Amino acid sequence: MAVEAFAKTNLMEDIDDDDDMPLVFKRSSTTSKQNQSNSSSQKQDGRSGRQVPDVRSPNGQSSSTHKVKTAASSKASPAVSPLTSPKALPLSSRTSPAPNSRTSPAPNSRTSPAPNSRTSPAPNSRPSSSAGNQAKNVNQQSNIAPKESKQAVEPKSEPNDEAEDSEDDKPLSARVPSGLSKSNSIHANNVLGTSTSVQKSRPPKKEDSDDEIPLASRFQMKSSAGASTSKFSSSEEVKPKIRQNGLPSATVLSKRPPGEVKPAAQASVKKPRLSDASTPVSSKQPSVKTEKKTEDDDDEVPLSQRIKKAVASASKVSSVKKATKVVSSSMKKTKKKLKKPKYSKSSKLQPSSGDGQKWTTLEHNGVIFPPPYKPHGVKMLYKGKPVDLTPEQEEVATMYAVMLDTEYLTKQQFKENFMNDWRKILGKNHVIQKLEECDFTPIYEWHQSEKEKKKQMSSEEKKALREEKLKQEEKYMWAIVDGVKEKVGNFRVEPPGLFRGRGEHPKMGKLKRRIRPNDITINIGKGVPVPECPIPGQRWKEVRHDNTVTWLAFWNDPINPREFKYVFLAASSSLKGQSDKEKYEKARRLKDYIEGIRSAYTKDFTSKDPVKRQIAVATYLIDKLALRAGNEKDDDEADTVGCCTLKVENVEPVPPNILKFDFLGKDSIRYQNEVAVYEPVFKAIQQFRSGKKGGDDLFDKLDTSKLNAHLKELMPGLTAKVFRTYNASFTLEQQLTKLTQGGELADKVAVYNVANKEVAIICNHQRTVSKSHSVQISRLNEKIDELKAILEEFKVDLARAKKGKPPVKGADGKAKRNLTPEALQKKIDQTNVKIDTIERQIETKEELKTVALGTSKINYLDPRITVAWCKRHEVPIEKMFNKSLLAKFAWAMDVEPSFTF
DNA sequence: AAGAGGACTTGGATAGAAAGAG
DNA sequence: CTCTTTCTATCCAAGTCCTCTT
Repeated sequence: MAVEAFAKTNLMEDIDDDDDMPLVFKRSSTTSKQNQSNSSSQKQDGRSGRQVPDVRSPNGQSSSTHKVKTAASSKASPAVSPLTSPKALPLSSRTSPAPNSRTSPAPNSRTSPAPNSRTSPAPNSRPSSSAGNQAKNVNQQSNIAPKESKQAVEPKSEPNDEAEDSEDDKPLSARVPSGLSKSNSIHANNVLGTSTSVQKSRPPKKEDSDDEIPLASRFQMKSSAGASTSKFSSSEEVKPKIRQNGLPSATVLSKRPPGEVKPAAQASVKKPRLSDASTPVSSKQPSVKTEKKTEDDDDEVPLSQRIKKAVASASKVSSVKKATKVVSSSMKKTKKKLKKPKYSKSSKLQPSSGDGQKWTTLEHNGVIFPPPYKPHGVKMLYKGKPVDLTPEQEEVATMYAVMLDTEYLTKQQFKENFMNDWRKILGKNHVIQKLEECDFTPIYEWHQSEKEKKKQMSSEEKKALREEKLKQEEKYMWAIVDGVKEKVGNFRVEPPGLFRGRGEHPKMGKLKRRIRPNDITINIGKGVPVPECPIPGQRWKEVRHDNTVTWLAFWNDPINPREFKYVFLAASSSLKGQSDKEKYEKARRLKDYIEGIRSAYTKDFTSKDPVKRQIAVATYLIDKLALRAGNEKDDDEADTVGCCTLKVENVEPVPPNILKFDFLGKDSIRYQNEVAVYEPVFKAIQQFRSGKKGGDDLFDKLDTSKLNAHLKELMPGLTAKVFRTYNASFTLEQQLTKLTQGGELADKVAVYNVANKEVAIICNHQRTVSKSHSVQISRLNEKIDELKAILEEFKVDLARAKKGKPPVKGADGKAKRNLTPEALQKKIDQTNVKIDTIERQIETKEELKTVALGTSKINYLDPRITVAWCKRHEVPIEKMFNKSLLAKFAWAMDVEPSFTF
């Protein structure tokens, strides 16, 4: 009940408000947000994003489409609503966010845009991790902010009406978002009071300075502070974030947001594993795994066949490349490829059979090893003097020297780990004792010059080299699975090097030793020749014939001997395609359960059983925010979290009903977001936090296995990650439906990219701002300035021409041709168009500078949604999918244009 | 119930190739 | 055609989730 109440209320409110507001929060643009916020401060939250209107429509759709039914909706709606609305919003909001550029863009942003700030911050410029980190941090901030924005957006969740119907269908995230808006409304209702008080307990973060605070949050804060109800006021606040990088708060920057120090408590201690069984045990031959069912199969045709066809058609298409072709036509399974006629095609196995068997016959040639080390003889200096090193010692020194210009070398941990491992190779009594006395620059410079030489080679030489390499690798590139020739993914054994962990990885800098044949276990069909060991005198560690697994080979990771590095087939293989399809079918199936799941967890928000309450809230966060499950991690890994491992300090309740998230997720990518949630959720979070320290687990009675066990009771095969897939694909389809309006091909492509961007933001797929970003932006701004100058001159000439006067002289002092006023007007119009184009370019660039679109396209968006959309709107599929994506998604190419997720 | 072990998916960075802009 | 900018393909780290033991 309660739920419903809010939902509705929220929705309504949200909507209204929202509509007004722009989406405040988008992540990307913190700044942008500001803008928005200003204008319609209130709504900001989700609303803007939500574009309520749209949302609604969607809802409508959805509702119609699915089931949603009223009744259900009413009930479910509460939960639903939140979710649903959000999505819609997000997009819009986000877009808007781009704030800087867009909104007020031109002027300000342009000049020395914000971007710089970010970039600059990253002073270090380290390439790799550290640099990356910083950069990231920076980005993060920005990113974060954006995200926040998104979230904020979410609140819109309740789009109200729509919420009901469709919302169910919609991913939570979408819905929820409304939260903020909601929140506004909500707290208006009641939430406020209670919640606020609670919060205080939270600890730690140091947000004192606003800087640290994420933009999004700031907004919220403000809003809350000031007019509780709504909006944030100024955009300015947002900006602060940017500041970060640098200066002020170093802390801020760091990836790990929360306290740098990890409270002992938090450090979850994992148990040290005693022995590392370095050697895998083995043979499990027939352990059959039952699970796999072939669920899908929409098609009657065996996958393998289908795939082939698809591939064929796809490849063909691509080759053809004509834009003309509309996907649909091309897709039609035209002929098969001729390309390699080789395989025999037995196509026997279809999709995974129930018993866990993955293949019947398997042939391949093993793996290829990197060439042995070639000593270069360049001497590094120790205390200013050249040192003689053995080839082995030199090899390791070179690994380090090559990283001189990366951020890794600024990290103490990296240097220590490196020195410890290098010392083992140098020997105890080597002259080299201290890293600080080492000067690797001679080697670094040698390396740079080698790179330069390579770059200077003529294109013929390069081509010859490439072909030479290809020739050597050709035999390793393919495997024959059940008679079908399939590409192998990573047939090259990883070369030795220094471990580059992400974030603050405790093992960064350790030597990753060379892998030899006797480290490698080969998996191959019985009765076929075992690949010959490519290194004379050595042999494989083991040869297995396990058809219940898909790997062709593996070795133990030298950095963490308990883990393995596998050689699998490429993404284009039918084995991968099959499981990919199963993944999407499962996510699609979630649509039928989502409503029930949401109403169930909504009910449990207030359960007396603390375990149930935590499961309910965790599920809600995963559903609404697309968080990852959050498995436990060991101490020898970077300290990152997911939903189940969130710490108290990662989630800050801000009164009326806003939750501020700030944590490092996978790959130490920072997640910052502020989301309005239902009051029961807000209260539950406060309760989970009470009495704990910042580093304590927020969900102390939960872990991923308990959570997933619970989810499985709700739907067969359901796990936390399915929500991410569902959320992403659902959002894509919804956005495409909402935004597609015909127009030119380029417009449709742009719509798709906007939809894609929304998904990327929801999933928090970030990238570091490229080094050249600010340069690129300023170049574009210069262009605009030039065009504006020209424009002004035309205007002057036009005014003069109207009076019959000749044009003013050009900058070069030469007289210009006399033009008629009409001709001048035309020039003015053309120039304006050019300026607009560049301005739009800048906006897009700014918006996407921290957003990575690729990850969601590769892993989260059901390709059938894209293919069907392309067919419906006559967009060539090659516009959306590149060659490797076409190959990977061969299984999806023949869907009906009417396909819906 | 907790771990260990194992298999497979997801992710950001980057180097090199291709496509554009001037 | 040359210099950028954008796109791809790779690389390999870092998650998720399942199963089997203890």
